[in-house]
Amino acid sequence: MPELPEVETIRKTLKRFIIGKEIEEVEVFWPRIIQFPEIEMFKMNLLGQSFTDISRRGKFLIFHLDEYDLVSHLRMEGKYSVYPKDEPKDKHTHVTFTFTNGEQLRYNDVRKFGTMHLFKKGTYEAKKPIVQLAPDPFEEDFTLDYFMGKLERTTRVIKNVLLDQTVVAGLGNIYVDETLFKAGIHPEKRSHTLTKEEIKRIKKYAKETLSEAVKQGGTTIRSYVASDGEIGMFQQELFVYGQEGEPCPTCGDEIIKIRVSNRGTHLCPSCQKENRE
DNA sequence: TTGGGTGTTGAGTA
DNA sequence: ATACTCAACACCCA
Repeated sequence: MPELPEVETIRKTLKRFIIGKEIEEVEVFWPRIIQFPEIEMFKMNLLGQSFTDISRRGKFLIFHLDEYDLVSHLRMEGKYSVYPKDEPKDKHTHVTFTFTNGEQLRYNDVRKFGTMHLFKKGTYEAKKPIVQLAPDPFEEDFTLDYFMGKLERTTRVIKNVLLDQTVVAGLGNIYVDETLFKAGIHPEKRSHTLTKEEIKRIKKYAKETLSEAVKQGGTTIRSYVASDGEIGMFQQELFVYGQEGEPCPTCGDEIIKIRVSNRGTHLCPSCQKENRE
C-alpha cells in the first residue's frame, strides 16, 4: 500500500486520535509483526506509556511515547485506526493498543507483511531498520552532490536505484514511475549513464510528485485509506501509473506497461526513450 | 478454477 | 556489486 505520501497522510490524521492517550493493554494476534524486542517484553514496555507525537522517516511511522519509540512499517497493506475497544474487530486486526479512556488503536494488515520495532527513546536512529535509511527528497541532506554521487557509482537501472531506500527514501512503485515520466527518462536507463541535468530533473520531480501527492492525501488504487477513513485523491493526477493503453498527456502516444525487475512499470515510449542523444 | 498480479522488503544464491 | 528467485500473506480478476 503506502509510499511516502500515504504514510505522511496517516501520520497527520492519526496524530489527532492518539496524542496524550495512555496504553493499558497490548494484544498481539500475529507475532511475526513484532520484530523487536520479543513479544512479552514488547507488551510490558508499552504498558503505562502515553503517545507524545508521531513522526516519519521515509515510509516508516515513528510513534513517540514517554520512554520508547515505536518504529512501524506498513509494507503493502498496513493501516492504523482508532475504535471504541468493544467494537468487534475485523479479521485482519493483528495488534491492538487499548487506551485507559476505553478506545483502542488497531493495526490492520491483510497481508501481514508490516513490521514493528520498539526501542528505548532516542535510540532508533542508530538501529536497524532506520540506520541504513537514506534521506527522503524533502530532507536537507538530500543534496544534488549526494544524489549524483550515489547514481554515478552504480550501473543498475535507474528505476531500481530509485526504489532502493538506502539511496533515497519514500519512493515506491507508483511515484518512481511518475517521477521518471515527468523527468523524461526511461526506467531501464543505467544509473551511471545519466547526465547531471537528468539527475537534477529526477531530484526535482521526485520532490514535486511526492509533495503534490501529500497535498491530495495520497493515492488510493485499491485499499488505501487514511486513519480517519478518507481515501486519497492523487490517483486522479497520475500520468502513467495504471494508465496503460491511455494516451500520453504530453505527446498522445500510448502509455505502455513493461516489467522491470519483475515490477510492473509504466511509461511513455516516446517521451522516455532508452537512448537519447 | 487457477495462476498471475498487487502500493514492500529482506534473505539467499550465483 | 548485481541480478535473480523466493519468502512472508491474502485477495482479486481474467
